[in-house]
Formats: sequence, C-alpha cells, structure tokens
Amino acid sequence: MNITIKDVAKAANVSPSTVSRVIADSPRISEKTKKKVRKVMEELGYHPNFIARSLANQSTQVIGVVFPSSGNLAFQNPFFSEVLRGISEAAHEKHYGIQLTTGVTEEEIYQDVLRMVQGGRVDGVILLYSKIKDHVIDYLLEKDFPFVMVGKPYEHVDKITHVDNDNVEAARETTEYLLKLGHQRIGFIGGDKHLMVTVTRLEGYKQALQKANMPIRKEYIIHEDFLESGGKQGTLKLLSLPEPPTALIVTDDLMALGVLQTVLQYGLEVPRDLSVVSFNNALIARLANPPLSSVDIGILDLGMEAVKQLIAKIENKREPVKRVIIPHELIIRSSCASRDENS
Amino acid sequence: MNITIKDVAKAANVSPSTVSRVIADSPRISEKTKKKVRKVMEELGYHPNFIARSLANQSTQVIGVVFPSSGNLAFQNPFFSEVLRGISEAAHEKHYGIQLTTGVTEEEIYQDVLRMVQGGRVDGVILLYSKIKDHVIDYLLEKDFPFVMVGKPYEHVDKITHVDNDNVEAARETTEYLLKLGHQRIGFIGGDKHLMVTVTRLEGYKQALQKANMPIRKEYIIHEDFLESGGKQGTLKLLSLPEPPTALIVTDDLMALGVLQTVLQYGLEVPRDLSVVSFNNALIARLANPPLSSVDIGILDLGMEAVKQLIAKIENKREPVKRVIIPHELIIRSSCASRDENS
DNA sequence: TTGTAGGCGTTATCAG
DNA sequence: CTGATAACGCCTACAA
Repeated sequence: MNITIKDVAKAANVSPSTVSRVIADSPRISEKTKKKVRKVMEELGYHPNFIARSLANQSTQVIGVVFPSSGNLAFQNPFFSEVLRGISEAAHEKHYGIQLTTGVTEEEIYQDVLRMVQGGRVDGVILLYSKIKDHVIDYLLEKDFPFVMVGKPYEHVDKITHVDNDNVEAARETTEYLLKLGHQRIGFIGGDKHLMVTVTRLEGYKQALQKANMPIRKEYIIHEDFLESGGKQGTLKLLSLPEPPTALIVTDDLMALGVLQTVLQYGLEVPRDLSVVSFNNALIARLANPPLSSVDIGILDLGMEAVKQLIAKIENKREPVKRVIIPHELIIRSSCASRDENS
Repeated sequence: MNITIKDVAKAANVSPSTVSRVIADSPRISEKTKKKVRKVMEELGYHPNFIARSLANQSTQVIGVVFPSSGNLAFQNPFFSEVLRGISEAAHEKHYGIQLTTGVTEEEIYQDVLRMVQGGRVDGVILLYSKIKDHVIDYLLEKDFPFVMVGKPYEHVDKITHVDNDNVEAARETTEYLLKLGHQRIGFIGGDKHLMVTVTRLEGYKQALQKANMPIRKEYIIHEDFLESGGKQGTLKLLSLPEPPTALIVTDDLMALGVLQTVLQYGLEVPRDLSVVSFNNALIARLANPPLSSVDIGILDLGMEAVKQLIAKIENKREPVKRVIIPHELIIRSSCASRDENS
C-alpha cells in the first residue's frame, strides 16, 4: 500500500486534517507546523492520492478530449495531432491532465463520453468535431456539463462556447488571391458536405466568386473524404471535365497532397498547369513538392484556447457562452502561378 | 449531485450492496433481482462513479502514456500519432482509458509520471521512448509499477517488458537492398546517437557493409534531429563531401522529406542522382514526391502490442518479462535507382 | 440469496 | 491554530 496522509500525520505527531491543510497550504496553519509536516512528507516520500481527493472534492483536474467518429482514420490527419498538442500544452500549464476517447463508432464515442462524464472521470470535455444531430452534444447540454467545441456548432450556437476560425472570410480571401492571379476557373474540393468547416469554406468561396461577378459552376465543387484519397478522387473528377479548372481550393493539406499526386500522374505540373491552395498549413504543406500555399488556421491556438475556455467554464459554472475566433493567414509558397490570358 | 448506488437501492427496495453486486454481475444474486435492479438503473439513468470505484478497488482501468521530452516537437512526427492510435485502439478493446503526460522538459515529465502513479490515476504506464539514464524508469522499476516500453531499453533489458522491432536486421536488409542495386557509397542519416533506435539501425548498416567487404566511412554517418530540419542538415553535409554518397539510409520519414527538399535545392533529382530509403513508412512516405521507399515497422502494432503486454502485467503482477518483436518490411516505392557502373 | 458495516484516502465542517 | 468526525460513492468481508 502507498503511504497515506495518516502515516504522515502519525510520523509528524499531528492529525490527518492538519496534514491535509498543509497540502492545501492553508493560511491557518503555523509556518512551524507546515515545515515540520513537509519534512516528514519528504522523508516518507508521500504523494497525495488523487483518486481519493477527487472523490472528496468532486473534481478530477482532468479534461476529456473527444475525437470524431472517424477517429482512427482522422488520426492520419495532422490536424488532430496538432490540436492535441495545443490542448496538451495548455492543460499542462493549468495542471490539468487529459484523457482521450478511444471509441471508433458514433455509438462507442457516445458511450465513452457517458463513462467519462457520469463516471466522474473528467471535469469537462473538449469536442473536436462538429456534427449534425449529435447525441453527445444533446447529452452534455442537457446535463449542463462543462464543454467547449473546436469548430462551429450546427445548432445551439448561442449555447455552446466554441473556438473556431472565420472560415468564410478565410476562404473568400483565398479565392480572391487566386482571382487576382488571373484565374477564371477555380475549383473547390472540400470534405463531407455535412461538416461545418466544409459548409463555411464553401460559402466563402462562393461569396468571392459572386463579388467578382464570376459564375459559380456546380461541376467545380466537389465533396470528398478528408483524406489523401479524397483529394485524388476530386482531382480525377475535375481534370476529366471538358473545361477543367486552372486553380483549386482544397480544404485540407492531406487532400491537397492527394491532388498533387494525381496531377503528377496526369503528366501535368503544379503550379504550371494547375494552381493549388490548401487549408490548415500542416507540416506536410511545407514539405510537399512543390511546397503548398496553405491557409494557416492556428491549429495549436485552437487547442490551447479551447482548454482555456473550458477551464474557465469548469472553475466558474456561470461563465458566459463565448465564441472565440482564431486568426488565419494565407501562407504563400510555390503551388500557385499567375495566369494572364486565356479563359 | 449525480445519482448513486443508494438511490438505485432505495428505488429498487434492496440494499446498496445488492446493487453493487448486480453491477458486478455477481452469480450470487437471483436473476429476478438482477432484472429488477437493472430496470431501475435504466430508469434512473444510473452510471457507476468510477472515481469511487477506483478508490475502493485500488484500480482505475486507465493507462498512462508517456511521451519523450521533446514531446511537443515529437508530435510533429507521425510516429507518435500512429502509436497513439494503436494504443487507443487496443485500450478501447480492453475497456481501458488512456491518459497522456503533458510535460515538456524531462523534469516535468518525471513529475507527470509521479503524479500519475503515486496519485493512483493510472494502473500502468507505457513509455514511448528509450533514453539513457532515465529517472522515470528507475522510479518505476524500484516501485515495481507495471509498465512497458516501446523500443529497446538501454539498461535492465531483462527486467523491462518491451515491444520493439529488430532494427539491426531491418537496417541490414535495407543496406543490402541498396548494395544489390549497385550502390557503393551509401550514407546514413540517423537521429540522436544516444537514442536506441539510432544505435541499432546504425549497427545493422555497418554489419551489412562489413559483410559485403565495403569500407565503413565515418564521414558518411551523420546524426541529426529526428525532424525534417535534421534531414536537411545531414544532406547538406553529405552533398558537400568530395565524394558524396549515391544512396542514403535515413532513419525517419520526416527526416527523409528534409533530404528530398535539400536535394531538390541542389538541382539534383531523386532517385536519378541519389537514392533514398527511409524508416517508419508513415503516410508521408507514400505521399512524398517521389514516393519514398521506406521500412514499415508496424507502428500501429507496436502500440497495440504494448497495451496488451501492459494489461497482462497489470492483471497479473507475476507476468514474466517479455520482449516482443514486431515484424518489419521494406516497402519499395520510387526513391531508389540502380547504379550499374562507376564507383 | 441478501443486508450490515467498515474501509479506500481526502477534504470540509465544527468544535475547541 | 489544530483535532475529531462525517462525508464522497463504492466494494467486500461477515452476518443473517
């Protein structure tokens, strides 16, 4: 058995409660006693039992991180390791631990959350996805359990604290950048059309086109998986068009790599024959050949800010609902060329 | 307050212990009572409090995952997200949760582990690195706390259950592959020379060279960071040699991407001017341009197997120490060319 | 087959 | 300033 508060108490000739107070550094304990007790703790190699403390406190100092149901696949996507890194960093700073969901299907994840929350394993939860008609959200909302979402909620936007980018704006800027380069035929390859990121980025793309009095061509808008394979599929479709686009907006770096590969297989070259801009600016965007121009969405900050907001909520239940926008920036590399003439 | 075992007991007209037994599905409870109690649990939406259960049981059903001290950087490297995925999958299967360390410096990580272990937050620990003279290991070993390591331990090899590849063999095969292609000048770019992976892979490289009666040229062996930048540095050094290598073994995909970039900047081409084989076979190896030949080390399996071994240890303290070897396989893509003549 | 009581290690309340 | 004492929610002898 591990050494407990009682052992320390006995050895220091004080009561357990005194030891507890020393741990909490209560001001109502004399410096002298504190010193004495601390010394004993040191000697005995005492460490507080967090489980017991959690039980007494009804608080665990742990936050739960919920991955999307494609979780195992999603982990392929650097986005998640990067948010996780942000979450980890911020959590560490605030002395919180983090626990992950491990479920794969929607139902499993729901169960994971149930176990985490009802089981009292975590004080709050971060949702790493935004899905329509989500059990998990309904549950959390109804239970009034502290949680924040990374991304934009489908419903209850005014009830859910979330950390997001201004994706409409970001996509608009990106499209305008391509327009300014002289491109007249710009394609859009996005993820699942039910995903909020896809919706908003598509919106920005359309806005830019309209503002420039350009037609919105349905055949230029493609929805595929948020994976490299998705990029391939999309490119195949687009390149087989009678009038293929000369530039592409791809909403994810990984997809964009798929695009690059496929273009190569067609014997074409980026950016000579096709310009590509992607989103997320993961490491792979920089390492790609050619290096991809990509919108940096501050993934690390998304994670860190989510933790901050969550902890604020945990420590003050009445914390107001917030919408935090992380700034974005288009990073220009070498995947885009200007196109002066021809349509 | 959440609904407890007592509430259920009251509502079902039984004692708390009966409810507890129903939860544990004890055979000493009549089917009838079980049904009744379960129904009440359902109605009340009861979920056991894991914290309380943990305290009573002295077990948490949670495993701790310890990242290397370069953790925040390391997360750049797909290796870690991939092991984590394996860990997550296997943990889920066994109904274990996972908790991560968040510390960055060595000291912080040590403290993380201390808190996890002494705090009773986890039942066992997986180490994702192998470092010389490691506090953490000494502590775990001395405390006889269940843990397993991914990689090969520096010391106490016979006391530490670990999951690893046969890296010597893998590197030897790889080198022989390049030799067979006709390369006479093969360089080696590895990570920190204190890292066990580096040591073993270098060993394999040397063995192959010796076996082929080729000289081992010191200037062909480079140690750099396990990052893309490392690959760049290494390539720079190698290419500026009077007699640069015609082929390279790079112990990590990310590094290899750095190599690719640098080669490009030199106006050279892979594989025409330089052949490259890397290790790990992460997604990026396949997506690289040109696609990298890489040694698949079964990262997912490393993680899954680690969990299996750990849980075996947790559930049976007398479980013997094991050394589990995950098979590897050289995946040939398009980053190597044969070189028939000239030295 | 079921109930009672004590304990897991802390914290918090209330005295003193 | 410090010490009993009762929670926190569950498990497990021991009784019945």
